[in-house]
Amino acid sequence: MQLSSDTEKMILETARKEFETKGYNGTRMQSIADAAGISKASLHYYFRSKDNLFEKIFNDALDEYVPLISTWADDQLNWEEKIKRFTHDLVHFIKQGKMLFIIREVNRDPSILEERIKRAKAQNKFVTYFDSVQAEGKIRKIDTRHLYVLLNSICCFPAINQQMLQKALRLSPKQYDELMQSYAEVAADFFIHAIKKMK
Amino acid sequence: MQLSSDTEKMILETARKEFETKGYNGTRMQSIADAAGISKASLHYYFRSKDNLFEKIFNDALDEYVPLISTWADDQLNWEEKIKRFTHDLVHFIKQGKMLFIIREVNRDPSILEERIKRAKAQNKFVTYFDSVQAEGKIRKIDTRHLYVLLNSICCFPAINQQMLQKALRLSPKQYDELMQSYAEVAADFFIHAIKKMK
DNA sequence: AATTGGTTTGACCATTTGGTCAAATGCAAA
DNA sequence: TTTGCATTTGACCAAATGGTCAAACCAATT
Repeated sequence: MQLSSDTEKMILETARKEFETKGYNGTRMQSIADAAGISKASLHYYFRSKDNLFEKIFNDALDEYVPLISTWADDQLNWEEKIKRFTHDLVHFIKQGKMLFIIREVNRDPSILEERIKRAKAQNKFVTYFDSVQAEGKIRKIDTRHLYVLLNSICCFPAINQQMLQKALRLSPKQYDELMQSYAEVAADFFIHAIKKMK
Repeated sequence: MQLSSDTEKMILETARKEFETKGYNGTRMQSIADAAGISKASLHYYFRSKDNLFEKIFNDALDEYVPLISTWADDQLNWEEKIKRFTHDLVHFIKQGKMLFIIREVNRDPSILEERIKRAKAQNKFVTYFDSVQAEGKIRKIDTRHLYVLLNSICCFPAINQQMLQKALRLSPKQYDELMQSYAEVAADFFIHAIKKMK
């Protein structure tokens, strides 16, 4: 098996930007070729079809995302520290615009997740872990599935909805970015404060 | 000025569903016409162009959304009750899939918000209101702009990212829906708990 | 019945778009 | 230099798509 050539990598990188910003339906093979400085025929030489090219890019995005949200039991941090790490990592990942890309395309065609689902473990690791934290009486009573939703929400939404939040807060893109500098930390504290048992 | 005819309303309703589920780029004038049971030519008779039709539908969506998030000072509820009302209303609105629609299209073409921005008030009402709540010492110290982002996140994200959250939690669509029945209330409590000053 | 004006549509058009292919190009091995 | 193989591309194609238009349709008025 041959390693993917430089040209191939360059095309993937170019196409990724196009797909992430314009979505599958808004992206043209011609504009990918133009951006990559090659002919459309060459583009088809490396990746037979638009679907084929898109699939590779979408799967790469998932490969980055999934490990990020699946890691909960494999270190020695306490639950607060785990939350802080998770929040930090996810907020950073989301910043690149990959999350809106994933959500948009999954909604366009939910079947693109099917293959992944088969491979997935039977249990959600966050839920498993926080059920045990809850059993130890360290956090207050709350459905841990709700918790999972809440945690993902506060991490992902600010970047996904940047355009509107920014405008609602009357901030320039730069100002919004500055506000977001401290967001990951604030969000983690917010989350911990919301569920921690007070003495 | 004539009131819009029944046909016109019916087309708008049909087109709304198409645009909301498939997005601007994924929607075909022909499929709107088919779904409405009329010819493509008739569709163009009522709405000159795809852009024209889309603009009306997008603005209707914003007209529903904006008042929802702008109401903070005009009643006698205390801040916890206001949060509960807001969370309930927004979660319900989002459920219809309108929010992903808005986000998707704003990201496709940020300029579609420009007209609205000019009309907008200089101050964000949530921030103004919660700054005063904070000044009264009722909530703990936190940047109220972060609070605004956090509150919108927990209200909007669960419906926007339903597909993935549902799969991550290993739930069927029906089960996810059941989980979401109680979500608005849980989210409001979560939010209040996170910022309320403890005695 | 004839006229009028809004409504509806089949047929058609120009452009866009994903995809193909034979020919050309470059390049390393023989 | 020649052979062979991967790479690159201009030209081309078929289907899809937004949009147009003259003709047909239909209900109300004269």
